[in-house]
Amino acid sequence: MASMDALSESAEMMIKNINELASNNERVRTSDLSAKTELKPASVTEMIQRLGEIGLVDYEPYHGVHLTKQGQHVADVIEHRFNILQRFLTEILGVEKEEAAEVACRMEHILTRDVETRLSNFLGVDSDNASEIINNKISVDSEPEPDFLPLTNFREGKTGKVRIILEKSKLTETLEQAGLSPGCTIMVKKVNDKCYDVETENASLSLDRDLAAKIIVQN
Amino acid sequence: MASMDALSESAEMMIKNINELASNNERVRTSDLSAKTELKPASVTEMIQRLGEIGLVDYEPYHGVHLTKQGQHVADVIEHRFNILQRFLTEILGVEKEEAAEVACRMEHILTRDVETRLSNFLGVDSDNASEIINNKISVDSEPEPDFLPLTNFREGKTGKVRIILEKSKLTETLEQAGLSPGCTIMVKKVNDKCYDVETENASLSLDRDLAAKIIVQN
DNA sequence: TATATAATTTAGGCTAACCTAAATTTTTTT
DNA sequence: AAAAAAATTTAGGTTAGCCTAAATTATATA
Repeated sequence: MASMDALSESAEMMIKNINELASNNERVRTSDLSAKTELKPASVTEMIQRLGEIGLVDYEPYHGVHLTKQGQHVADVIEHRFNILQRFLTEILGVEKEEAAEVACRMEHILTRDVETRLSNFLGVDSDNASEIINNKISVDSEPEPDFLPLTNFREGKTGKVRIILEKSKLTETLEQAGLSPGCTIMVKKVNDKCYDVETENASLSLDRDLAAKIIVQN
Repeated sequence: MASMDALSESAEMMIKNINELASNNERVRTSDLSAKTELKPASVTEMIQRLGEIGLVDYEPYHGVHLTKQGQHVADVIEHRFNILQRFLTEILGVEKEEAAEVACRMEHILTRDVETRLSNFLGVDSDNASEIINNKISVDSEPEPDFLPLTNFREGKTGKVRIILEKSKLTETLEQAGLSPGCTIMVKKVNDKCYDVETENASLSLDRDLAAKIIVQN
């Protein structure tokens, strides 16, 4: 592998296409790439040779390519960027799907890591998990998506993050002064009939059921 | 004027820079463009000659360029696209201004008309007026344009109207049940480090910062 | 107004990313 | 397994967009 320069749009597109054509573990053939990219075979060869030189694909003359670990990573990043851009364009702006795809396909090469992360958050995708989800469906039976529930739904021992306190009142103000406020982490220590004993970073308190119902926690 | 092909990114950047350097009606000199674009003078000459051939600038050897009507129109479109992109990146996503500018500067050449319009609407800019506003500062002392900002941008005491709640999830459902939903009027009562106390027509609640960032309010 | 200096353009080169045509290798068919 | 067909690569060409160095034109100065 050679330079660590940023990849050109063309190079990134080639990697993306290799990834999309790679079923099983079979090598992707020049002719398939040529058809998909609408480049002439000779141009495909030229590009995959270059990608081979910098270690992003494993290229064997006359026998196609397949992505290296490094190349796969690039492909995953691009795919994720494409997905969030397309989602933003269609779901938020209401752009027609076809056009959204075209625009996203151009913009995916421009996004920075930071913008990518922020856009992911904006759309409600957890960016850190996203690549795993994309990659290999690891998450099929991994833990269920986070829930937002009143504290009353939590069992003893459960930990979560306070996100909303409903019905602002003197009582809840007191709560906040006591160290239980939105943003803080909370742990349910003990539950009995009417009373929730909880612990936060800097407080340990006991709430009555009605009050607990007003505290929305994310697990 | 010759071809009606789409302009390259480089060509559009040159037009943009000519526009930005054009004060009064004076012609823009090669050396100024060279300094601003960080291209060598010879490269600037080459590009402005090409732009001259297709009628976007009026080029006189040794005496600089100035935008034709056609060229001015291109510049206006690009400027508008840059502005809305930068606003989206900074105001909605919270990207740092410098980085937002860089990304916007690359993306401005990719936006389609449709995406541009929709993004304008999303940001609450009337796209049709936009060019006028840009062109000649008509709006210098007209009423302040309404903004769409995350709740986190609001100071204490500020009132606005909830327009979007990002990241549809259990959490936002809960919020809506609690009386904070798109369309309702919201008032920021108190802000501290991590916590936003707000009041709507029929609710009073306290949100954590991450959540507040997802509530887009128009003032 | 000569002349030195600065600005600009021209001339000629380079690279990435495409192309076509010819050569080579692999695969298929008989 | 030999020949034909298909796929792939190599060789060599083109263009946009950059570059440097040399030539030209404009401007400032003595």
